[in-house]
Amino acid sequence: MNADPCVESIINNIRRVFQAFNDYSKRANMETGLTGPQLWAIKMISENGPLRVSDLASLLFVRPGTVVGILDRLEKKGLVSRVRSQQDRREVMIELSPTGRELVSTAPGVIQGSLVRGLETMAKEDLQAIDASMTRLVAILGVQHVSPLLIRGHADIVRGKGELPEC
Amino acid sequence: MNADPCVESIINNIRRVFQAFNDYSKRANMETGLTGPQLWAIKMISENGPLRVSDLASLLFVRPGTVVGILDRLEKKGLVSRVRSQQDRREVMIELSPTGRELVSTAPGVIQGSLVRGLETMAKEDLQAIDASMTRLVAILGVQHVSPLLIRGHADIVRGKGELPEC
DNA sequence: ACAAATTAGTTTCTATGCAAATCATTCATA
DNA sequence: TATGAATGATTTGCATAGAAACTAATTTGT
Repeated sequence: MNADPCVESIINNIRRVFQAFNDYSKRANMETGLTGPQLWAIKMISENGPLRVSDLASLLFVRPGTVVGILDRLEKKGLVSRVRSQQDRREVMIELSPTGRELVSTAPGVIQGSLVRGLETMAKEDLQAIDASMTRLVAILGVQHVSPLLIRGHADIVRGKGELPEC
Repeated sequence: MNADPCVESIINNIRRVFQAFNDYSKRANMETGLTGPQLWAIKMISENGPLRVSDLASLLFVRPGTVVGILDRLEKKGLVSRVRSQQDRREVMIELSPTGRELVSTAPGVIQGSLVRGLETMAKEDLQAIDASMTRLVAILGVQHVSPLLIRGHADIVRGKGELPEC
């Protein structure tokens, strides 16, 4: 049915990566009581200062509606806080609470997660090969329509890094 | 925070592939009224004859509990049927209904999905490079504990293809 | 043969994730 | 300026996805 066994293999591998990603999200990082998306969100908020909900969604490559749920749970845990913007009362600025900042400063390795630790054991050229292939894959899949790359954010956001840098 | 920009880039790309996968699942294939996992399940059942629930879970790289939900929805649509095995009454054999077989035979391209069609436009060596990188990634992520690769299935199952073939 | 362990499928609970609809606010334009 | 369009966050409904608990059936150990 599939002429090319490579295609079949790639799709199976994508599903496996899915699975592994979920595993990391559940098992490994449940040590902190936080899921993968929750940890990733905290990391992004920590690095990119106060953020609007939609900007955080862009950074996480998900829709705003998805972020709302994640933020609800993080807020219930007391790790982030929502503040209505004064300039534009439609916007909601997200920032880490003192507890959240403490979590980041005391356990940065946990925030990274074992996925990052696993990747960091690899040789530089292997990482580049993988990244190149993933980038190709993303290009084929045509994901460019998502993630407007956060051009105008809040004042504190330091942009210009770009999302597909020199790697 | 992340020493290696490659690691950051790879993880972002993984999230993007996630997103693209979901997009294909929703948009492109909603033409048939079936989601990506549902289409993939039908394809696997179609190719691997009557299957046990846990065997199908292995092929899809998900847990049995997840497959139950997918099967519930496919059964409600009248595309598959569940039959209790006579030999071992714990097992439930899954097979395509006549309607399901008709769907596969009349619209094989739809079953493939636009993801496969996109990949098939690529050059052979590019596919191999991507597949190699994905395989490396899977190895790092250590997904081997999942998917026992369906060693013993039902009588009709033609095994020996393996899951990571000659590609 | 009978109790204990194992296996297979299901159920329940929680967490993403998306689309579409909704609500409030701001912007644009006539 | 007032009305309509656009924007930002949220809500609702549905579909994965995993963990843990549960049920039924089979296998194993004694």
